[in-house]
Amino acid sequence: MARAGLTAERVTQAAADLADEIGFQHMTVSALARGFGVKPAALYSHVKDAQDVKVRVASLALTELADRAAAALAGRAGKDALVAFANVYRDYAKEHPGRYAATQMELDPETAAADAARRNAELTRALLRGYELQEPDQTDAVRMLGGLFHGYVTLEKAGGFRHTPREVDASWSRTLDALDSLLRNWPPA
Amino acid sequence: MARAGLTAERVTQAAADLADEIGFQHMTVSALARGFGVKPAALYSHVKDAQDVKVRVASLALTELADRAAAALAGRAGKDALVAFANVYRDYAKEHPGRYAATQMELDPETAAADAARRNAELTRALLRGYELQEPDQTDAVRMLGGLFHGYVTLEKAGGFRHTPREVDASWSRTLDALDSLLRNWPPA
DNA sequence: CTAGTAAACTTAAAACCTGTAAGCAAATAG
DNA sequence: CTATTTGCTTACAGGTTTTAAGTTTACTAG
Repeated sequence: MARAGLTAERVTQAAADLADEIGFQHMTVSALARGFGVKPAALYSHVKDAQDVKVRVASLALTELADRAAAALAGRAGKDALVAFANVYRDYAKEHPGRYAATQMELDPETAAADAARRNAELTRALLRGYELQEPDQTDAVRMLGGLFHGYVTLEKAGGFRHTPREVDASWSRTLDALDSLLRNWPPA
Repeated sequence: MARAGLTAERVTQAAADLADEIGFQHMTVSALARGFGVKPAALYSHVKDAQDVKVRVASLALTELADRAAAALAGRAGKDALVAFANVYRDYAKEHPGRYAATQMELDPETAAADAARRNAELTRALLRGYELQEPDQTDAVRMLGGLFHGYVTLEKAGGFRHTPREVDASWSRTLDALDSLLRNWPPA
């Protein structure tokens, strides 16, 4: 029988794609093996276990997100940057629901995945250069933005906004208006 | 053999407690059965399947959250109400991580669980009575608050803020200051 | 070119979880 | 006190995870 040519990278890619298709929760080692036309045990030479696959997908997703965010931020500042940055997260979550779900995993701080998460936080901090925030306000704002983007996108995806007729896109746009306004008028301690 | 006295309610309670102990993901029908000193099959007379148990836990959690939020809102207005309300969600997530994780499930809109989710949104709207927001700004603000609370709490719990020395409590407090300021100065369309 | 070895994959198997169906025992009703 | 419903067990079919051992494929070196 011809070999499938498995590597940790190809398994991770396939896992990410499969998660986008059928949901991160339903992405199993067995399903992955089926996709490669291979027995489940074959994957364990390339990947430690099921948890390892999930962490790798999380790392991949966080890296892709940081890459897109960095590109969006290039040459932009102020509200323009804020909107572009925020839309990267929202669009990514819609385009890659499985990958995005992976980013919600608890990652222990030693891993490459945690590094990728840190890179995203750094980019949020870079975004704030367009606003005149000093420490510790800057850190507070980074956390607020991170939480807001993540939470809004998650609730929207989970259908939490479906019960009100108002267009979700309009609310999103106005939320970004409000955020811009807030960052330009951050209350003093 | 003496009977265990199972009911859907007791199973749901046990499931919620078990989820808080070992994590929502690891809460299985088998583990529940062990807790009751009963064979797994016994549970299927009281509960449709594993998914059903999870949805029931989500519903329970959302109801408990709404109850606490309603109590926190009673007799308070403005920033006082905002802080109390926000802390309900943050404290609940810390106290009941498994239950809180359950609230992140995708709920189809027909169920009792979705009703409980709606009740939470209504309470957020009630909170905004202390600020002078007209529609559609009110709906936009409800969505923003829901997303922010949920996202902040989720990221904090997932360890997303651990890499910066700044106290998470301090950032939370300042985030609420900022939100109060924003709601009092909501930008015009 | 061929023998040896390392890597890739399969087979086999244990342990666990989900869910259905059939059977037995305990509570309840007439 | 019998009859029936209800609650739980047994039995089982099917699926996933993971380890260990065996086989085949591909590479490496003499």
